[in-house]
Amino acid sequence: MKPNTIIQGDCIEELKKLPDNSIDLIFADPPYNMQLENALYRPNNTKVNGVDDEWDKFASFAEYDTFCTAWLRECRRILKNTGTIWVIGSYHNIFRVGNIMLNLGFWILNDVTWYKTNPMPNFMGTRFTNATETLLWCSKGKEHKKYTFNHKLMKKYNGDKQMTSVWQIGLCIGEERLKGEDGKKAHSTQKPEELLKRVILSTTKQNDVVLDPFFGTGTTGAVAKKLKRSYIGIEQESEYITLATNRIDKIKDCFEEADWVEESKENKSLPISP
Amino acid sequence: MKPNTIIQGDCIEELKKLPDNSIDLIFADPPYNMQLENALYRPNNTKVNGVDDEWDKFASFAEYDTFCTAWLRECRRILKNTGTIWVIGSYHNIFRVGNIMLNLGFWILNDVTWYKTNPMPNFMGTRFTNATETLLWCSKGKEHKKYTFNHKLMKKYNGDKQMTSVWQIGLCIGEERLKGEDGKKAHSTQKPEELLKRVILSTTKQNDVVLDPFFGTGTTGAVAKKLKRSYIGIEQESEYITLATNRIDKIKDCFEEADWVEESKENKSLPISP
DNA sequence: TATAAAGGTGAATCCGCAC
DNA sequence: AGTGCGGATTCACCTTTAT
Repeated sequence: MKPNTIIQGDCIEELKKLPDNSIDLIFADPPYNMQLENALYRPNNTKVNGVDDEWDKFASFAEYDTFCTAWLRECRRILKNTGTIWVIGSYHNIFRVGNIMLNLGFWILNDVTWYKTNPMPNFMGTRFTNATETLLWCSKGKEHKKYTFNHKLMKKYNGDKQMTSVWQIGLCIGEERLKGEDGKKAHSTQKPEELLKRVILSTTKQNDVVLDPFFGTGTTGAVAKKLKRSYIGIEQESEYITLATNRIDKIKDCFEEADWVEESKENKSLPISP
Repeated sequence: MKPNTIIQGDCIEELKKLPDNSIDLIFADPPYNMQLENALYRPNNTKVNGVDDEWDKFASFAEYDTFCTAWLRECRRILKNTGTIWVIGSYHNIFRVGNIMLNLGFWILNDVTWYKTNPMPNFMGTRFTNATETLLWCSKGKEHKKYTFNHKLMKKYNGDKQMTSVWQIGLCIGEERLKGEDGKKAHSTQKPEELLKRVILSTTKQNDVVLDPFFGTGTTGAVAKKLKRSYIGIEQESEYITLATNRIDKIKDCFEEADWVEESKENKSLPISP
C-alpha cells in the first residue's frame, strides 16, 4: 500500500486488495443515482447541463444497493479502529446509503449538512430550492470510541465557538472549478476544497492516510497534500486521473494545520494552485 | 371520518380504519429510536433530561423497520393522489425511515433541513454540535405530479425569494413549550409551531384535512386550526390527548393565509394562545 | 481604465393539457 | 404512452462584452 498514489481500476476490486485496519480516514463521493429523465430548461430557455454521465446510471434501487453494500463493506474492513468515514450524497441516494451503513455496523457520529450558499433554484416553482447535500460521518462501530476528532482545532476555526453540523459553503465554481480544453467543466460533480478542508482537518492528524474510492478530479488528494496528509485515490476513468495528477503536482504550498487555521480566521480558503 | 378530532388508540390500528385516498396532508413525527443507553451529563455534572420514554424504545433495527413500514404503508393508502406527506426525524432514524419510504413507492420532493438556531451543544467535544433535524416531504409516487404546493405564497413569505430547503427555526422553548403541573416539560419532543406553519402553509389549501398519526401535544392541530385547516390526530397516551385538547380549545385567533403571510413579514410567529 | 450591462451556469429526480 | 404546444417559471456569482 503505497501512499500518495492514484490507483486506476474498479472501485470494489481495488478496495479488496487493501489490507485490513490500514486506513485512517475515508472520504467517499459515490454516484448519486439521480434518475434524471427529461431535459430541464431555465426560464430564459437555456438548457440545464444535468448529470448524464454513464457512471451515475443504475437500473434499480436493488442494483444501487448491491453496489453500495459492496464498497462500503470493504471500506469498513480496511478502516482502522481509530478511523472514521465520510460519505456525501443528496436526497436521491443518502437514505439508501445511510440505511446500508447502519446495516453494516457503522455508527453515525453526525449527519453534516452542506448548506449551499448559491444553489440552483427550482425553476418551475414545484418544490423548495434544494439547497443542501448531506455528509454522513461514521465510526467503524458503536464500540470504537477512540476515533480522531480535533475538537479544539475546529472550535478555533469557527471563531472559538463549537462548530455545528451545518456548513455553509459555496459551490465549486470560478477559478477553482477545473475546465477542459473546451472551457467546459471537466467533471460534473467536483466538490469545493473548503468541504474537504473541514473533513480532513477535523478528523485526521498530520501524516494520516486518507483514502478516496471515487477520486474524480482529486479534490481529496489536493487538500490532503496541502494539509500534509497522505492520500490514496481509486478512480476508473483515465481522463480524471490525468486531471487529478496534474492538479496535485502543481501544489507547492503546504501548511502546518495550526498555522493554517490561524490564517483561516481572516480568509478561510487555501490558495488555489495556479 | 370526522374532522377536527383526536382519536385515542394504536397508531397502526387506527390508520387502518381510515378510508383510501381521503387525506390531503400527513405530518408524522414518529419515535426516533434514539438508542440512548447511558445517561448524558453536562460538564457541571447536571444530568441532561434526554428522551427516555418507553414509546421511544425498539429492540432492533428490524423491529423499528417493521413498525415504520406498517404505519407508512397505511399513510400512503389513505393519502389523496394530490396529497403529500412530511416525516420528521434525526440521524438516529431518518435513514431507516427514508429507505422504507422509497421502498413503499413514495417520491421524495425535498429533504428539508430544520437548522436549529439554538441547538444543545456537544458537551464532551467528541462530535460537531448536532444542529439539525430532517423533514422528508414526499408525494404518493413519481407519477403523482399534481400535489399541492403554494409556491408563490412561500416566496412571498420568504421576502420575495424562493424558499429553500433549509429552515432556520428555534427549538420549542419558553411560553410556547407546554409544561406539566410540576413545571417540567409535558412532552419530550414538542415541535415548534413555526415548523408546522411552514408545512401546512406550503402544502395545503384552506379546509384541507391534515392528519397527524403521532399527535402528541397537538402542535399540528393547533396550527391547522389557526390556519383554517381541518385536522385528525391519532394518539395513544391519554395525558397527551388532554393537553392537546385544552391547547386547541383555547385557540380563538384564526387567520386567512394571505393576511397571515402579510403580517408574518414583520413577525413570523403566530400568536400563542393564552 | 473603470464601470455597467449582458450572458452563462451549478449533482435537478422541476408543467399540464389535448390529441 | 407518446407527442406537441401554450404558458408559467429563477438565484447567486462568475465571465464576457459594451459603454
